[in-house]
Amino acid sequence: MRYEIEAVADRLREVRDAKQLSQRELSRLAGVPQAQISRIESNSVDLRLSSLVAIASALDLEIALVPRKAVPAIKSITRQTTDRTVIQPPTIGKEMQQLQKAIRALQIDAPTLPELDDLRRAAASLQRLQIDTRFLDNLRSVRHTIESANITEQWNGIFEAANSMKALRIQIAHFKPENEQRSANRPAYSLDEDDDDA
Amino acid sequence: MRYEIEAVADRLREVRDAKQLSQRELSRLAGVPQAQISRIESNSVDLRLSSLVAIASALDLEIALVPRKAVPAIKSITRQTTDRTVIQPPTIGKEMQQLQKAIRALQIDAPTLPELDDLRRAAASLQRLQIDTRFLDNLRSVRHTIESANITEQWNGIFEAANSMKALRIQIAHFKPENEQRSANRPAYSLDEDDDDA
DNA sequence: TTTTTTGATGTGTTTTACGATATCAAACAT
DNA sequence: ATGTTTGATATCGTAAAACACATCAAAAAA
Repeated sequence: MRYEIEAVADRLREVRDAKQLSQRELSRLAGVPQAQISRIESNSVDLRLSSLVAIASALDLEIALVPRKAVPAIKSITRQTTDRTVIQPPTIGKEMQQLQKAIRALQIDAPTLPELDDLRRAAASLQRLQIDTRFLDNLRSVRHTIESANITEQWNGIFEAANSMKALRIQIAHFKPENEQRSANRPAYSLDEDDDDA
Repeated sequence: MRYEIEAVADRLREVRDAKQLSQRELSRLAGVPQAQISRIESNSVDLRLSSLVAIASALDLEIALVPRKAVPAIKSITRQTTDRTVIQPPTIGKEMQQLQKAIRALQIDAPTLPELDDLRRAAASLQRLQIDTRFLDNLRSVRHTIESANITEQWNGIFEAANSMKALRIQIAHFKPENEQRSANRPAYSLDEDDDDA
């Protein structure tokens, strides 16, 4: 298969990963079976345009046919437009992922809840901060609040959760700005992928 | 079918038109049957990605999956990057089309001919000028020179043709710059599409 | 550890794109 | 007027995508 096709497949997975969606979640959003998404991402099918559009739309992407010589400029714009996520320590990263997932679940079960937007905003603003591992339990606690509120349908729990998150944001922001770092690619903590077995 | 798919189909036709390629010519370039191209452009099939890539490549386009919010910026870049063609009076426009076609034919029959690039450049530079109808015969003559050179395989005719075009360019450029007009959308002459039957 | 989630892969069936080929009317060129 | 080109269609056969399932091992969460 042509490299351009592979590039499309790679890009779809890249964006899905960036949005931290599982294939099953994307499947629901796009109306395409999970098995099919897997096959598409692993580039083992010559997918139809309708499938591509469905998945791309679900990922908030549009298909653009652009002149070859405009490609570099367009890549640049795309990069600028894409929100870069702060890279968190692994445990924090995973917990944030869970948090997002809890919020998405909430969106499905109670889409009209007025606090939902508030909650999403609070979470998004957290994402942009470098979060120390010592806040892990706070994050967990917030998530549990959301989850049980969702189960028991006691929506005032959501209100609490949003407030906790805002408070937490202030705490985190005020904590140790000595540990300076930009939104860069290189994390401040040491990645655990140091295969130093010597 | 979804509007995004229609948009792709429309864009393919738009670019093909802009490049003044017939479906059959594009067919040869892309390795896709003309019938299929027709079906695709009229949006009566849900084409596969491989087909899209083949056709897009032949049109010198790439497929980009871009964030929705970047779309306006990307459209703008695409527009800037796309060469705008001067709109000629109908007769001139058609003759220039024929000329391009003759050159393309030449490219197929004698791809290694050294003057070919020269010829193409000369034609391209003509395209950017506003050409008065009085030069119609000159253009025709140049084209005939090329065509018969191609048939008789007397390639020195191509050399002549290229020189004639360069001379013609100077003539045209020096002629009546009073008839001022930018590369705009609105032509200086009156379009023949005035359905005044009264 | 136990349970859940995730991505990959398999199967059988239906639908559809695709290619090859041919035809045709309308536009166009000579 | 005559010949050529163009885009749209039609038919037929084949290959392949899409879908609805169903697993399953590995990773992750509890």
